[in-house]
Amino acid sequence: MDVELNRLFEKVAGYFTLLGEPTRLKILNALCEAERSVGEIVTHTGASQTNVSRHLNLMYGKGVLARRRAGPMTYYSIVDPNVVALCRTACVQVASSADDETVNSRAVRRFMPQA
Amino acid sequence: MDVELNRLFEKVAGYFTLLGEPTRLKILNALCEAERSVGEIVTHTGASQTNVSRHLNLMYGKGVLARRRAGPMTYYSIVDPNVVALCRTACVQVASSADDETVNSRAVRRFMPQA
DNA sequence: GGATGTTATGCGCATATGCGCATAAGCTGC
DNA sequence: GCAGCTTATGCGCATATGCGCATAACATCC
Repeated sequence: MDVELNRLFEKVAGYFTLLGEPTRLKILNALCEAERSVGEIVTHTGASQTNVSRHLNLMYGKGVLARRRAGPMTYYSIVDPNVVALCRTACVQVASSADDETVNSRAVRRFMPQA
Repeated sequence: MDVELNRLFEKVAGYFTLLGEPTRLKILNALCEAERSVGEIVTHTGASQTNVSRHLNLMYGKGVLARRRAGPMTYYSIVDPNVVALCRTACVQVASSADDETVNSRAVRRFMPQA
């Protein structure tokens, strides 16, 4: 197996792993409409401040999010809209592969709606 | 936060988690062209027989792969081609976001090529 | 400088997960 | 049935990771 190809597999896997976390998806969901502060994201997602801050930092480090400081608060926003598009695609695939009624169609519409 | 939406986040995250593993991507890469036996996949990926078998079983359980027994060997194949399409999309995004030359363009072409 | 509000982080814990070793399970031909 | 091939699995290990608690770091206003 090609070494370069192996590196690519690692990178793509890392990319998917980043998105393979409910809390991070919730955060992206909160950010897909607008830039938001940590506190706003905490309120919007229902996750703890510690946890949100850590996930934000992680995604920022991976280049998925941008960060802007304004006074005491930090505003985060999505750098690449393609990330959201990928999530929507995956959402549709999951919803379609769920033959039983485990996935609510109304929930699909609320999943990372257009900005 | 809506309960149904939460369930959807969990499901999508699980879907991404499934793809967030280099070995599993290698397996999908081996299967994106044709149905293959476990032994063929082992050779193709370079992973151990135990590990390959486990990952195959996992993806089969998640509905990503189909399984067919022919004599002593088991042939696996990809059920939903959309999975491969999603991997390709992610690959392109990763390659484009890699500003430095960490991703080889030749490797991108070898990444889950058309059947 | 002290109080307050906002965000980041050190620490520990519980769990999940990928992996290998050995072996079992299943099929086939003699 | 036995030998040989192919695949699946029980067991244990090492590591990764998500989380909470407490607290630090930083900014702002008095």
